[in-house]
Amino acid sequence: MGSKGKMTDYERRRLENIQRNNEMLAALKVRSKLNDLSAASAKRTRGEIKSYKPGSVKKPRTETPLVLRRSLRARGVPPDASTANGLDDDVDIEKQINKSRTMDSKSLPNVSPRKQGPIRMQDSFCGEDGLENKLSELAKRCSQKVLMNGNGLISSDSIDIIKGCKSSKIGKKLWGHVEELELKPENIARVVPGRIMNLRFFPTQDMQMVAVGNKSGDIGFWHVNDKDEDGDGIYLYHPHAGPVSGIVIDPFSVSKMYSSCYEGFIRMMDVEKEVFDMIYYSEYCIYSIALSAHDVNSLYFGEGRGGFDKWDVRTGKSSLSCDLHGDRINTIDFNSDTENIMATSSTDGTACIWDLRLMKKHKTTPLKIINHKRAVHSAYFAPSGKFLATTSYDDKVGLTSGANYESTSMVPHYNQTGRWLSTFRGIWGWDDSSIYIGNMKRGVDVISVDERRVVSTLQSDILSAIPCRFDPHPYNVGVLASATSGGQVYIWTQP
DNA sequence: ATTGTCGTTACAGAC
DNA sequence: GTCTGTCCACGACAAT
Repeated sequence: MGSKGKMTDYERRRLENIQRNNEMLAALKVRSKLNDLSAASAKRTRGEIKSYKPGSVKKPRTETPLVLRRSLRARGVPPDASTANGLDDDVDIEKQINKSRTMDSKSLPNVSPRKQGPIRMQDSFCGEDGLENKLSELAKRCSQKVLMNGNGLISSDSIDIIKGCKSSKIGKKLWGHVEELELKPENIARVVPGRIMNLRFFPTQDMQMVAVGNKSGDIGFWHVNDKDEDGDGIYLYHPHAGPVSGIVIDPFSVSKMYSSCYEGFIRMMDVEKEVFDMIYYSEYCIYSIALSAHDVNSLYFGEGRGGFDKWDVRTGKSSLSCDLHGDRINTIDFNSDTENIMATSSTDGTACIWDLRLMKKHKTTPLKIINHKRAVHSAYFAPSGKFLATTSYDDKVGLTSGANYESTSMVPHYNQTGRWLSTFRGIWGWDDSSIYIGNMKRGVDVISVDERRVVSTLQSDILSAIPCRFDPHPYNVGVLASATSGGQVYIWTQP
């Protein structure tokens, strides 16, 4: 820790960023308002679940016979020998996309997401025709208005909680009524078509906005209803050509939302320029992406079969590239308490804890290896950094603790999600007391860290599918978003 | 040692 | 309510 001392500059910068965030949110809020207008004509019956563009949706582009680019790294071919083949792959994919476009051009966005360089947001917008321009114009105007007012700093108490994304207190219980989370009908929406791979709350307190990535390259945004608003507030974009493997948002600057995709792109949504900018392009599949609160100018991501990269966003250059695992890296997470400590989970059956300072191009030794019997789908540090929770296909949730993470205990949990669901990942809530994870019987299991077992299951009559992926709200304790393979998002709240 | 195929599983949409 | 198409996770096993 010890961050209190050097806080002055840091604090100021953060406050500035928070203000900027509020401005952008206000801009997005206008989009939401505008959608209300279109929703009026959509004749949504009362009580029906909110959805992206009911009835008027341009057909999801899932029919595209997209051939995922083959990872040379995944094939064990050294990157050096890859150039020629990689180009061939490119041509093939472009052909595939073009072919399908001529077959049914109306069902596709105006721009092929496989195109390198920025994609204009309006071109990848999947709402009604004519709406996309209005949205942008209004967003800009509103953004300026808020600039003049300059309101909306959040309380210092909240800042404490937010610090470093989720670091907060050292294992202190923030909240003890986990099992009382409830689901309200207005907190349900179908945000994207098809299977959700990833969801993320925008790190803002006043307003709840979720970004959702699905299997077919769509990213949907849902502005969860305020009291004074009754529209759907759902916006669907198509910035990627394959499964969206990760979404991360700079905790200090909401306008920087990065998304990664299996077909090798990392993009950043830039609301000012109204584009999904291309940050990085790879020959390999990108399976995971992460940001460290200690260094928001670096993107960390898992590439191909076990590859790991650190990318400097400002210089646009790789600052580290190495092989950490024998198979795809499913998650990357940082210890919010101890800088430079990172955890990865991999399909090779292990989760590893690393010291970034000891990373080398060849043969980096992990500080700790947690062994599972099957693929490990996630490895996340507790808010305090004292525990690591690993979730594996071997039907175990591992809890690793100790000064040097020397002891691991395995909590049984059924994780056979099969082919149609996104794999389960046990996530931490707002303190070190519990872990949330999907349950095949349409619920959310709560694992008590103290008791090392499932102590309760959140259930609801209006939860009509299995929640696979989760995100706890980074500011609002007790607000938990869950996502299903049918494109729905359910937001649990405290009564 | 690598590549291919198949079985498993849940959900939406069409009837 | 029932049936069908989905189809990029993974492991087991067969085929190269």
